[in-house]
Amino acid sequence: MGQNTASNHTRERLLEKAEDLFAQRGYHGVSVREITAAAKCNMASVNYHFSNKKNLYLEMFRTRWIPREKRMYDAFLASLAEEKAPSPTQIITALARAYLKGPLTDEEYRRHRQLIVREMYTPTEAFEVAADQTLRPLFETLYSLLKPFFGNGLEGNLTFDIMSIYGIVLYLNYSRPMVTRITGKEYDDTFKTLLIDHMVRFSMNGLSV
Amino acid sequence: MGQNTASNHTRERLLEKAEDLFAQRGYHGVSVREITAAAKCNMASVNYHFSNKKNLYLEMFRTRWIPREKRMYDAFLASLAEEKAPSPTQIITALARAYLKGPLTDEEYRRHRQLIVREMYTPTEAFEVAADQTLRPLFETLYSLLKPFFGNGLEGNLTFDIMSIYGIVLYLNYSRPMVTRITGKEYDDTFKTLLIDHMVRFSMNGLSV
DNA sequence: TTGACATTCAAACGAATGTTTGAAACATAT
DNA sequence: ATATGTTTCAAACATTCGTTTGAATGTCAA
Repeated sequence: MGQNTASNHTRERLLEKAEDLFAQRGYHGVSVREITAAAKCNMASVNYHFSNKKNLYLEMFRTRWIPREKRMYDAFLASLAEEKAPSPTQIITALARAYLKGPLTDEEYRRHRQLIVREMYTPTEAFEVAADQTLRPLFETLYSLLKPFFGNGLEGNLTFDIMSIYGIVLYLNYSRPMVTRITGKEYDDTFKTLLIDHMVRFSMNGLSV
Repeated sequence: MGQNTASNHTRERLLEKAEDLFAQRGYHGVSVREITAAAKCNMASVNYHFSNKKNLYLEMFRTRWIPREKRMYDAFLASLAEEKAPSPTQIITALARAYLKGPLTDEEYRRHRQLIVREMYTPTEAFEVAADQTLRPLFETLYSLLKPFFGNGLEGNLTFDIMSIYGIVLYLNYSRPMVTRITGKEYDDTFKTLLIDHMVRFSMNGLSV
């Protein structure tokens, strides 16, 4: 019933194109006609496979965004497991590697962050799922990892520090149009590498250790 | 022709409500009917005063967002003029005061940052105006102010530093839903003050001076 | 091949969108 | 008071939206 063995290609194409378009222009900025046109299938396919547009969006978040975020989280843990007692520098570096230079393509990273930032600004049901299943666990892991390096009475700062670090990661995204317009330079690979190095340094120096 | 002496109240109410709604849910997320209902006027008023919806959005950006950003920029310059040779700490503090504790209400700050972040993610004509008239001048001012404190060969970092600092200011906004969901705490005044202090410290430590 | 089910499709549906219309209400100067 | 120009309004406009329909096509076991 629904997705059988073969030829659920349409369903997958819909999820793929929906993610791309939703990330670029948001839920209200994209029509079902656009999505189905991009997926080269009939308009009714959305309602057949996902019953409605809203559920297509949620299903995309559940089956694509969440697993991808978990992959990065696992990559972060794996990278960290190589050290017995990781220092704050090693922790931040592992985080930056996993979330900026991890197993995804640049295009996937861009989509991934655009989707969650949109959710942060206008939260829907998807944000609750994302926060509970991926964001909170990551924050709690970082908190317990970094807490030993904080003196008493500084734990309060740690929450802000972690959130700001995550904020800088997200910031890599919306810096793109600003970079080209403010500095006049192009947002190329060299620029991106510099930006990542900067992020690690900026985060490390910002910690209240 | 258009706005005469008295009773352009409708026009102002439209701009006011349009800004509020556009900031909350974005251009496509708000209908003309909603805006005119909030402004307690007829639907045709939008087309009478602004010819169409898109132009209402642009006019709101031109007549409300840009002047407000310029007010903050002027407050920053005025606060800085009190010092003869401001240190990096004084520069960042002046920036934080002007852009976080300046002449606007909390509600105005929220709207203001939401609008520009939306533009950064899905730029329209409004972003070009904002970047050219306000963002770039601010960046250039910060750059020339901070440059003397940077050693040779570090000027490249300075661009990233400034952009990250501005990013943290913007981050105050989308941290709100995350704060309440990740930490469980409320986003009250105490929390906001802590967040601002953190931002100054975080930015200062992050500079490559 | 037949029959039962899954999937795709063109077409149409009702509701919502931005916009236009033309008359009514208001303002102001002569 | 009248005339002129401005602003508001209810109603309708054309278009687009998400969704539904019912027939056509594809799939595959019996």
